[in-house]
Amino acid sequence: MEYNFNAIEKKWRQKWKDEPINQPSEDKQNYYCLDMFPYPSGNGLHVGHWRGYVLSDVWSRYQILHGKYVLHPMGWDAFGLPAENYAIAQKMHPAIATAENVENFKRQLEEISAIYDWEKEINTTDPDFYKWTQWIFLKMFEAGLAYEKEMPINWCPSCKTGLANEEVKEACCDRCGSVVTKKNLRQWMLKITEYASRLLDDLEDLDWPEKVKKMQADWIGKSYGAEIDFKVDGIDKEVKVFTTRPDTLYGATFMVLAPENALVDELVSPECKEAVEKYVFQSSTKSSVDRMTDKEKTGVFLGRYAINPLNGNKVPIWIADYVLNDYGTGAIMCVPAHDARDFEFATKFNLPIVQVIAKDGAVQDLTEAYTEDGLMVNSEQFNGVKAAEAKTLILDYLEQKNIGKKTTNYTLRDWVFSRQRYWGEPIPVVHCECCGIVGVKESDLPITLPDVKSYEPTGTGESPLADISDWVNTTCPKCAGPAKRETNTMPQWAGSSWYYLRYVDPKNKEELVSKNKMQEWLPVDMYVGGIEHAVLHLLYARFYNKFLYDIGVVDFKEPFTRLFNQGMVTKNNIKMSKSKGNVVSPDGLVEKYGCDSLRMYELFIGPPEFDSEWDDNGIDGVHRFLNKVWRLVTTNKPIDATKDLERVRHKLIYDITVRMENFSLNTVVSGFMEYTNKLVDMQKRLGGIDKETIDTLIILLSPMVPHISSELWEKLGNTDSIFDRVWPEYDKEKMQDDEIEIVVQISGKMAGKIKVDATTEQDVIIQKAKEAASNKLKNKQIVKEIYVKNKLVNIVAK
RNA sequence: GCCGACAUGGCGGAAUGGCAGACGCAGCGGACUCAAAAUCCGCCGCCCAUAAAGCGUGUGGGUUCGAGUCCCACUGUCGGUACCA
Repeated sequence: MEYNFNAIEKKWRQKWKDEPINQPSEDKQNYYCLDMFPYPSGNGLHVGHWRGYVLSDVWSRYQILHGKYVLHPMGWDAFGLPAENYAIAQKMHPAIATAENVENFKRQLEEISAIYDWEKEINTTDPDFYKWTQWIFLKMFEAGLAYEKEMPINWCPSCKTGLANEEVKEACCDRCGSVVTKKNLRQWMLKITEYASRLLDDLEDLDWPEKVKKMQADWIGKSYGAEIDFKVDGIDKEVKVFTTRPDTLYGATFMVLAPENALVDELVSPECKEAVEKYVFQSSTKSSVDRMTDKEKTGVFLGRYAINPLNGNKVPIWIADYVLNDYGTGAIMCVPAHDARDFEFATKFNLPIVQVIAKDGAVQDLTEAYTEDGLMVNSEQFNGVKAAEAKTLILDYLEQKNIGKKTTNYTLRDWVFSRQRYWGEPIPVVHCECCGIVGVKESDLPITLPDVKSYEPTGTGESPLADISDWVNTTCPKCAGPAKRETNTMPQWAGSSWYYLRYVDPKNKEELVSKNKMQEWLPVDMYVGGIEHAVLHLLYARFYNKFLYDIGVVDFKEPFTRLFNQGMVTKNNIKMSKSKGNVVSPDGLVEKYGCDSLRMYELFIGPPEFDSEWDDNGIDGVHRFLNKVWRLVTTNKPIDATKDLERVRHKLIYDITVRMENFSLNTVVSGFMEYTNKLVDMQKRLGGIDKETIDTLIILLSPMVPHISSELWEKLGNTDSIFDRVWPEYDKEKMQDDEIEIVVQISGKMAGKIKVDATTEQDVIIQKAKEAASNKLKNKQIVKEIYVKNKLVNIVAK
């Protein structure tokens, strides 16, 4: 008989609505388990979304069984480019499209039966929410962390609009196919670089995957080096470079500036001007990724020379797009003998290569850059010194002569925080003719998005808000004179950088979050989300948190104590997305197999931290398994526990608990299958299973498959909720087998197995192993005997 | 390019340095059935008539009594690369 999952799941879902299983009480500790909230796209949820949400829900229920009161909220990251583009495509207002999508998402999310507390639902596009997004910006502005700057953006000359990198495909506009160029526009920036060292240092104590910490550390990219001034030959100019290798300064035989470097115009010689301008334009059409990945180095000579400050040599100045304007000073000194990229460039353009570090001080014919350690050569008074020492010596010398100074440099750049778009939080400042840029009054927040006839890009590069003169024209909060509102909006990141704080106090009108609630719940105990957010979102959220710490809003330095990144669900080995046409919807699967089966299958498809390939067929396996559990329990006639049954029970608890703690949920599922098979077998043999073992199995199953577990729990005559029980404990001693199996190896090769009593002494076991393998040991001399306790004997023989 | 990861049967995957392929899907054979579904039993890496033997965890080296696992060098795939989030 198949169990009736439809009726059971409907019944329990209703029951949990009436009487939530997750209730506060005085003796319970709070636990905050958070999902990265979704962007409610028009395509609805797919089985890839489910994976993360099931994972966090299983973890939340697991905490409930450990006596915790769990906060497990859900909300919507609904501002941003995709929502706006979807709305434009559907020819409807983004607010209406978003509301519809949210409704659909919510309906689909209910099918998961997660313990979401919908009372705490938030939406980044809700003025009551974005009031605080704007408030934070205002505080950053007051603190001098928000500033304006001209920055290049992708520009489609045909659509006359700025484009996101996402909208640029192979250097062409995704909408019309024209070649995309760069255009300088006034942008709002956030000084995240001011927090660089704290963002780096505080990584250390986080209980996060090491790979994510590493990625963030590399992204911040702290490096020690020097800024060195090169005088330009013949004119009164200097070029400042940043280098991590001041020790190689004698080998600097040319310089390269980024094509966007402001000095290019000042330095270029008249005869080279045309070629340089052409090159600058060409590189402006390339994306930064393309610039990095281009196989062949390109560049042009500026027609000007600089003076190497140590040896006085004239070195040519070039521009090339492998140098980035926003890292260091946007200019480098090139030492082809000791840097692979410089070597390639020098070889291609026939520039001199001078070795200044050599193994044992012996100059070689270089066929590639020499990046090993060695002794200094061709470096005047530093010759013969170890390169590592020369680094310090040369640095000191440069500082003494006032031509360079020690610097710490970060790869991290300030954050471009404005968008020339409609669907985002208005930036809460005004531009006043007398007072300049002035933040709006706190009491005027939120600055709401006005209704607008056309929310499509304007064609001027400005936000559509710029066209609404009623809204734009306002008065200055400082002098009450005429002023114009800022028409740029914030990026989607703005809301997602602090939303985790708001869930604990979502309806507070007075404060972003009350002190009480903050101390009760925060920081987040467990944060679950996709690995694709390893750097940007998680770094931005950490930055926001640190700022809010500095102004006293929160009293903790890091927002997410523990982090788990789940892998993607792929179909045909590519990420599920509507544009790829490989989306699998959970709706039909829930109907056919039930929520419990789908929940369990989502976990079974593979290790949660890695990508897994989706296969609809596989769900049959877990569905059969749940039927098997149903039969095992409903047909069971309890017997008294035997030693064997007790042993199986403790092993079961042990295996499931250890795997849960390691987040190895796919092997938790396979563990359940193995033990259930074993129990079915024992049930046949013994006539039944003892009550405690059956109870244990159901409690252990309940976080993953809450409906069927609750139903079986009730069928067994229990009147309390299974989630009021505690996670069972194991006793290692009671897991011990009487007889153990020992593997016998000859010189590391499998040669058989022996069974011995668990109490057998080592010598006896080795003796027995030799007897068992006597055939293979004939005519051989035993060199060594290795015994691994309770596991194997390896006899090394010649 | 840079940063991070991954690579094991037909497929998803399992394996604290110790029996490679647990568990499941698909497939094959059988039981039950008038039949089907459900269920149950058996087989299921390659080579091979069968067995034994041999081979086998992307490629090439190394460390070790013993390597899927550790080290070095490659190849391929995926994620991120700052305006998708």
